[in-house]
Amino acid sequence: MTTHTAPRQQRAPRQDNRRQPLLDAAAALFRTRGFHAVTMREIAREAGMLAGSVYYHFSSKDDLLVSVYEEGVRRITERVAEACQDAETPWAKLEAACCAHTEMLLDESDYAQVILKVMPEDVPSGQAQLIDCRDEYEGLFRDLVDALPLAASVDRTIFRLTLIGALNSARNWYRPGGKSPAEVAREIMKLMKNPLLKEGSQI
Amino acid sequence: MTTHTAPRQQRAPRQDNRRQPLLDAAAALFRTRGFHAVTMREIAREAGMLAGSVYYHFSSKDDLLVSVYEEGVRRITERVAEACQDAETPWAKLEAACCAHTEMLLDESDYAQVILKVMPEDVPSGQAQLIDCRDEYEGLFRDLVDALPLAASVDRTIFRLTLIGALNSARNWYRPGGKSPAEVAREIMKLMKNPLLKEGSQI
DNA sequence: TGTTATACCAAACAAGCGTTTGTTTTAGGA
DNA sequence: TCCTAAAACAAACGCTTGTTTGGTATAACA
Repeated sequence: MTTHTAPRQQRAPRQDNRRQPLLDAAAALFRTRGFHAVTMREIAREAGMLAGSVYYHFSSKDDLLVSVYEEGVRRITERVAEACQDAETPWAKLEAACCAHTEMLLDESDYAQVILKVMPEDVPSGQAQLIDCRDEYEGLFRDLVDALPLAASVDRTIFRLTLIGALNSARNWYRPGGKSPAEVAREIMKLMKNPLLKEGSQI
Repeated sequence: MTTHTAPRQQRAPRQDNRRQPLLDAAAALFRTRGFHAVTMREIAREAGMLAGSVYYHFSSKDDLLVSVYEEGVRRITERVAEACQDAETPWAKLEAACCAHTEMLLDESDYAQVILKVMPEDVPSGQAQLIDCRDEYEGLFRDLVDALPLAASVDRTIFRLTLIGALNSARNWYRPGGKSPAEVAREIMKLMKNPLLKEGSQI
C-alpha cells in the first residue's frame, strides 16, 4: 500500500495580495514610533485589514519586524553600492556612499530608517538576524575606508564607526528646507577630512 | 461657626524611604530595554516593592521616566561643567567636556544613558520637558564650540552636532577592555581636528 | 466551469498592561 | 506613650496586547 502524500499543489500569489502594503505600513509605523509602541491592530488598520489577518503573511510581530528590517538593509545596500560605482577615487567613492546613505536615512525610505530606530535587542527572537544584516552593510563601509590613503596614526576602525555614527546622528537634528541630505553628508565628511583650525592659531 | 481647616501637619520623609532605589531600578531598566519594553511590575520588583506602591512616589509611568531623565541630565551636566573648569584653552575645555560626556555615557551612569535610549516622542505627556532638558545640556557644548578658533568656512552648528553625535554613537560599538571611554573621546576629537590625509597623497 | 488554495474576516482567547482602591504597617514627633 | 502621616501591601479594575480559531469569499488554474 503506497503512502498518499497529498499533492499539496502550489499556486501563484493572487494579484490582490496585500503583503506589500502591509510591509509598507509596518515600516512607516516602526520608523516613527518604534517597535514596542506600535500594535498589530494599528499596522493592520493602516494596511486596510484586521489584526488577525496579518498572521496569514507573518508568523508573529517579531517576524514582521525582521522582514521590514531586512528589506531596509537590502534597499540601502543597493543604493549605496550603486552610488560607489560611479565614483573613481577612494575618497570620491566614500563620499558618494555617505551621500547615498544619508539620503536614505533622512528623507527617502521608511524601511531604511527602521534600521536606526529599532535596536536588535528589541526583538530577542530575531536579534542575531538583525545583527548579521547590519554587519554585512557595515562591511561595505569597511572596504571603502580600508582603500583610503590615510595617515598611519589614524585608527581606521574608529574612523569608520565615527563617520557612520556622525552621519546617522543627523537624523536627530535634520530638518527639510535647509541643507539637503547630500550637503549635510559632504559637510560632515569635510569636517573629518580637513583641518579645522584657524590659520595662525595655537591649539 | 468657624471653618476648621485641618492642620495638615507635614512630616519629614522617613529614613526607609525607597524613592531613590526605585529611581535607580527604573534608570537601569529603561537604559537597557527602553521605555515601552519595561513594565511597572518589573521596576517595582527590582526595587523590592509592588507595582501599586510606585504610585505613592510617582503619578504615572511617564512621570517616573521624566524624573529619571531629568536626573540623568542633571548628573551629566554637573560632571561636564566640572571637567571644563579645570582646562584652560578653548580646545582643552572642549576635550575635557567630551571626555566627561563619553565616560558618563559608556560606563558610569544608568541615568545618563537613559538620555540616549529614550526619545522624547516615547512620552507624549512629557515630551516638551525632555526636549528642554536636552537643549539646556546642549547649550553647554554650544558655548564651548563658539569659543573655538575655527576657520571661517566651518559651520559651527554642524560641527557641534556632529561631534556630539559621533561621541554618542560610541555607545553602539564600545566594549570595555579596549580603549577607555576618555581615549575613545580623544580619538574622535583628533579625527575632527587633524588632517587625515597621508602625506603626499592627492584627494 | 468547477475546484481549491489563497487571503481575508469575525470573534474570541489568555495574558499582561498601567492604574486605582481600601487597608495595614510603621516610623517620627508631641 | 500615643497619635498621625508616611509608605507600603493586597487585590482588583478596565483595557489592550499578541495571537488563535473557524468560517467565508474569491481569484487562479485544471
